[in-house]
Amino acid sequence: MNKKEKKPEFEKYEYSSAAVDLVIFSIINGELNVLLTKMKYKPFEGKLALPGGRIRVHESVDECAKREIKEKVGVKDIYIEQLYSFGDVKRDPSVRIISVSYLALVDSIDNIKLETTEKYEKIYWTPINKVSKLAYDHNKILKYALFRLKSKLIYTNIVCNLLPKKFSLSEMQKVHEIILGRKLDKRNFRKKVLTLDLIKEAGREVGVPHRPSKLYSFKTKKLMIIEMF
Amino acid sequence: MNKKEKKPEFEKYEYSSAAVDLVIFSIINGELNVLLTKMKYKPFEGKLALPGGRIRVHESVDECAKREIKEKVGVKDIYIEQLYSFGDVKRDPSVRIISVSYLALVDSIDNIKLETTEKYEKIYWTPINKVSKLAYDHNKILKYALFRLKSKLIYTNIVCNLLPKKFSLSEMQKVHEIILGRKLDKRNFRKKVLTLDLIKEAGREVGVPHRPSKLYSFKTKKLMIIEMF
DNA sequence: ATACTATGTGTATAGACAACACTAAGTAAT
DNA sequence: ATTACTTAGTGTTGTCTATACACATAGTAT
Repeated sequence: MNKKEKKPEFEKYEYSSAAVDLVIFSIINGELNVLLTKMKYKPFEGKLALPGGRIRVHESVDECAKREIKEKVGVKDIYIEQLYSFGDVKRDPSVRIISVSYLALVDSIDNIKLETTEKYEKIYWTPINKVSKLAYDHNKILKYALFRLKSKLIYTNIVCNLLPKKFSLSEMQKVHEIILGRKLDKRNFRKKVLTLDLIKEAGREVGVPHRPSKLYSFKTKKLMIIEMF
Repeated sequence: MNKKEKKPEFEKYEYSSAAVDLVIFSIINGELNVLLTKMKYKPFEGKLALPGGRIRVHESVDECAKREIKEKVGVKDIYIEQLYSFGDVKRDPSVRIISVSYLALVDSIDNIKLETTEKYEKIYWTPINKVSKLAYDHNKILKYALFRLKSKLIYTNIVCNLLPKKFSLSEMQKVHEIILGRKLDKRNFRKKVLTLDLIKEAGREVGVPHRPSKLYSFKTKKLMIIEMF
């Protein structure tokens, strides 16, 4: 089965290639953070960018995204979701490359050691509202990722990927407030969350200098479509 | 500025290429139809598939989708929206290629003449529920497109792209019912649509053997996020 | 014992959604 | 002109959901 013979138009034009870019979020010190890299090479030498890399011929797009995450943050089994493909001709000034972007969520940065690679000089967490001009079209990608995260926070249980195994309702509410950027009513929040029947009790907080909160855990971390806030 | 010099990892692996696949819907004779092509070449010779083609190096992904639509149905300025990128390694058995899928909507097939191209033997509209096994992973793509269309029907004004310039509320309701696959209550439908303030009156129907309906048109065809049904 | 701090709880109001059946306005046939 | 036929067009009620809002509780620290 010869390609040229079967699909004669294939050699008429020059075609484009694809890469994956990752928007990895985590809540750190009460702020939403995104993982950024400092680039080593031109045309964006010294600039900040989302981590990413080209899709190899033997791996699926999803596998590529997972491999990149493994390489950068050393963990697997974190939440990951494809966002959108950005394909402007000049988005990378040096080569024609289409970016398939992914959203990933990390619940805690405790077990994570950031790895630089040959391509990147440094890699670090940056609070969302301190992100300035990024390389390529990465501001656009980040903006879209944030939009998606906000949306899904409202109509799914995606927040479970940003919380530790056991958490209080106050913690959960705080994550919502950080991402949505607005205060929520405590009583209404609790009422809603409890009627959704997604979480179960998991003991009590200890050693805090105030009334200890009940702890909860998610019954499942599988993504569910549910009206939230 | 030499690529090899700046991005040394580029030549270590073999990389993948990208194409666009189109899910073009239209309502024909009270049914939702999708545009399918019969393929000329192996490995899917004679099989039905979604129309599509590889992304050229000088065009953006969106431009590629628009070009493909222009080539196949001869119209531009129709609704088009990127869906998802499908990137399994073996989705095309003959080459490694990532598919960026698009949803497109055609309001009327009157001004459309379908064009075959070198790659396709035939191209025709097929009612959604008569679609059987397609080439590649195109059943998956079609299923996702249908899901997206149903979702957006509920929370946006996307239906305006499936209706003629002037339409009655009954016609509009029928389009909703066809796509959602269930009956809607006439009074509730009208109440909701009219309170949304998206449409304006545009005369009356003439020459029908029953009470003529009021006609309406959309104030704007720009996509708006709005709770519908 | 008192101060401090975050937890935890109920009610009332307004708006949205769902269920439901009959009259109105035109054409066609007699 | 009357009648039959066909689709258009119209309101009300009950239920559920979202929102707004304030005070008592259970711990630790002094």
